[in-house]
Formats: sequence, C-alpha cells, structure tokens
Amino acid sequence: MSERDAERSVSQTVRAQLALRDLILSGRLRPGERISELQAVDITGVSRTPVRLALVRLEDEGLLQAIPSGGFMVKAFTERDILDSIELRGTLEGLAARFAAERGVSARSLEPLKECLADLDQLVRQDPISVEAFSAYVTMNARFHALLNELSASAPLIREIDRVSALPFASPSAFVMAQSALPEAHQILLIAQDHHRIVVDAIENREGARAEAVMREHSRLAARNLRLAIRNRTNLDLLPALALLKSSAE
Amino acid sequence: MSERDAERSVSQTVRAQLALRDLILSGRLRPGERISELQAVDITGVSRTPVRLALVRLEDEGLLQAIPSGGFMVKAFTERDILDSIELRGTLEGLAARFAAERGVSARSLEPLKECLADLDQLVRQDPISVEAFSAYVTMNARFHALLNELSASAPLIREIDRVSALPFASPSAFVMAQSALPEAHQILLIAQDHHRIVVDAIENREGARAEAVMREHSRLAARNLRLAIRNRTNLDLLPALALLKSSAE
DNA sequence: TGAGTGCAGGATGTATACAACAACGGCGCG
DNA sequence: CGCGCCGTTGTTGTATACATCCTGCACTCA
Repeated sequence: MSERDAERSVSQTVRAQLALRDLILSGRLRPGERISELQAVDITGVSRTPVRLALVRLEDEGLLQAIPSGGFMVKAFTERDILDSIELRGTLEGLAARFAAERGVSARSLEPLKECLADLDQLVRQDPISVEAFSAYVTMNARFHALLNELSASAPLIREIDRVSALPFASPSAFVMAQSALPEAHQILLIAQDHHRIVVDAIENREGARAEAVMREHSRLAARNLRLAIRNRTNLDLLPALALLKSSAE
Repeated sequence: MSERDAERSVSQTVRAQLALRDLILSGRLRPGERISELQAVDITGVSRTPVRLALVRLEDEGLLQAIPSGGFMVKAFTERDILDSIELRGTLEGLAARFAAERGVSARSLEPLKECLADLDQLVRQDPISVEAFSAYVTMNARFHALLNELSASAPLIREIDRVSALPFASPSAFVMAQSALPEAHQILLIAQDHHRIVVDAIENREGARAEAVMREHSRLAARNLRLAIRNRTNLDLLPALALLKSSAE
C-alpha cells in the first residue's frame, strides 16, 4: 500500500531514473551498450519525455555518456578511473576538512560529529564484528562524512563532493561492505576510525594541514579495499561498481 | 547566410541554452528570480521541450537552482561562494599537476605546453601591455590550463575541472580582463607567468608536491584580482560574474 | 570484386495537447 | 474584523504525433 503511494508520489522522471540506474549498476546493461529511448520506454513503462529527462540526469551523474550523433551509451570505467575518482573525493574532503579547521567551527556544531564518532567507536569495538554491525557502520560512516563536509560551510564545495560521491564506486561507503569478507576487515576499520578521530581533533585545534592530509589518506583506504577485493575475488553482489569496469576480465 | 546555417545546424536545445545563459550572465534575469518555462519559450522562440532540457542543463551547470515544488530560479552567489569556487578549482588543478608530475609525462607530450609557455612569455614581455595583448593572453592562458589538465591523463579529474571552470567566475581566465584596468596589472601577469614556468619545471622533474602547491597558489591570483576589482569598482561589463552576486550592494 | 549510392528502418529532435498540481486571491462565515 | 475555505489561474508534468537525421544494408555499376 505504502509502496503504491510512494510510486504514485514521485514523478515519472525520478522513477525512470531509478529504474535505469538499477539496471546499469546491476550490470544488466553492459558498458558501451547503446541505450535507446524506446528501449528505455519499454523497460520503465513511462513515456519518452520523462525518459529523456532521466537519461540527461544520468549523463551528468556520470553513468551515461552522450553519443555525438545523439543518444546515450552506458559509460565504461577503467580501474584507473575508479582509483582516480577515489583520490578526487579524498582531495575534496580534505579541502572541506581544511576549511572547517582554518575557519573554525563552534563547539556546538562539532557536537553531532563527536556523537557520531562515539557511535562508530561502539561498533568498531566489537570483535569479531557482525554483519549487522558492518551494515550499521556503513550508515554511520556516511553520516560522519556528511556532517564533516557540512562543517566546511561551503555550498560550492559540498555540491562537488556530493557529485563525486554519487559515482557508485567513489562514495565513502562503497567498499566497506565488500571489505567485510576480507580477513583484514577489522584492522582496516580500526584504522579508518582512527582517521575519523584525528580529523575531528585537527579541526578542533584548527590544524588545517593536518585535517586535510588525514582525509586524503583516509580515502586511500577505499583504494586499498578495492584492490584487495579484486584480488580476493570478493562476491560481485557486494560490489556493484565492478559491473561498470571496462573489459571485465575478472 | 552562414549565420542562418549555423542557427539551423545547432539544436534548439543548445540555442535555448545559450540564449538563457546570456540573459543570466548579463544580469537581465536577476538572481533569485523565478524563470518559468513559458517565459523562456517567449524569450527563446523554441518550444517547451527543448527549453526544459536547456533549463535542466543550466541547472547542473550551476547557474539555475531547482525549486522544490517544480521549476527553476536564477542562482545567487555570495562573494564567499566565488572565492571558494576559485580555491576549489585551484585544488583540482593542483591535483592534475601532481598526477602529471608523479606519473611522469613524455618529453613529446610536454612539447605543446612549452610552446604555449613561450607564446605567453612573448605577450608578457611587452611594457605596457596593449589591450589586444591582454585579450591574446586570455586565450593562450586558457589553452595552457587545458593542456596542463590533459597531462593528468585522468578523465574523471578533467571532467570535474571542466565542470568547475564552467562557472562564470571560477575559470582561469575569468578575472584577467578585469585586471587589465588595474595599475597592478603587469606585475600580476608576470607573477602568473612565473607560476606557469614553475609548474612545467616541476612536472618535468617529477616534483609532485611542488607542482600541486604552485597551482593552488596560482589560483589565488584570481581571488586577489576579484577583490581588487571589486574594491576599485572596475567596469561591470568586464565582470559578468558580478551580475550573479547576492544583494549586489556594489 | 570492391566501392559507391540509394533506400528503408529506426533513432532522436521538436512541437503541442492534455492532465494534475500549486499558489493566490476573493468571498463567506465565524 | 480576521480567519479559513474554495475556486480560479497559471504552472509544471506527461504523453504522443510529426519531422528530421543517421545508420546499416543491399544492389548496382565500374
């Protein structure tokens, strides 16, 4: 019932966008494959006008690529592209942390971040960590990063971070679940949490360079996770990103 | 004749996008003002479908802001937003320079950049600098930055840089012309050109940190120009960006 | 046999008609 | 006199019909 209401409440454009995104991320539409509007109409059940808007939105989301002669194809990414996108996110989050540190934040606005930090501590302290805890960690981790970015108080910067994080493999939480299958899982989580603690400390003490550096390094954990996951051939259903890899020789 | 051909060759969507962008940047559409689709149809002379696509494109270009209940309004920027966007561009260009330096570039691919550097040297050597030379500098400067970014060989990064630079006030050349009216003009140009020389040298010697740092500092010249131009009340027709300033108390 | 040309099919680009929704103003009632 | 409700108007959301362009294939001619 509520599902039907939800379906009715959102616009056709959004519905088409979600449906197509799912198809792309699940790998049912192969990278490089052209996706025609009529085909998309058949799939989504909405008419061409909203479908077209959805395609445009997915293009600037980075999942589709415009074909010069018109139309769109599913974008393909190399492993290098993914690593670069992670480094890019780290750089932007680093800038956000530096802004927060240099410009100063009130004790009051730092409060939610510290609470989030404490919650994450609780989760990480478990040994071994349950799958549920991993899932909770992903949620909390996303919240931590969002709060941190907001402390920069820079609308243009937040906009860009959100944009880069929208890529299915560049978000702070993209590889955390994949990591749960690895033997190094707990150790990596402890290190990540230490980064979190350091960046809060640095912001509090207005150490801009330190805050920036640690956030950059923090993002490289995701890069490490990606490489580990690929090498260990982790379940693909934990890694939707890999569906977009060019020449998926894996 | 050729103009009519040109008008016919580009799509209505692009035509509408250009027309609306001009209107926004020229300040004829005030920041915060709602822009209805029918109004846009009257202005551009094309029908609602391409107008709507143009509006969506202008939204993710950053010039428009979606209204929750539907439709768009002209986005307003604070001076802080503009300064942050410049810092953002500097950070991204810094990352590009670091990538180029760390990963190494062939002597062959460095060639065009060096030629561009020499051309810029020619222009900067004049004293005083003619208005034509300033104009040529803007073109060459844009070319230099584009070549530099390409040396990063990172498609995701280049994509983001292009996106940020598309903002009317964040591009590397945004405030160069405005600067021409300032007494400090020549000196600033010499400094900028020295930055150019240093970054090429750093890339050649694979000094990643140096290349990154100098590109960051380089972007701050634009911030300085912006502040100077506002204080000296430079001609507004040299500064389309200022039309978008919130509460343009200037 | 290869290259070029023409045709057919399907794709996107555009315009417009219709439906649903939101904002605003006026009117009536408390 | 003020508050709230309802109708009206203008807006955006959606569907579809038409025009134009591109693409791929087959056929023909050199």
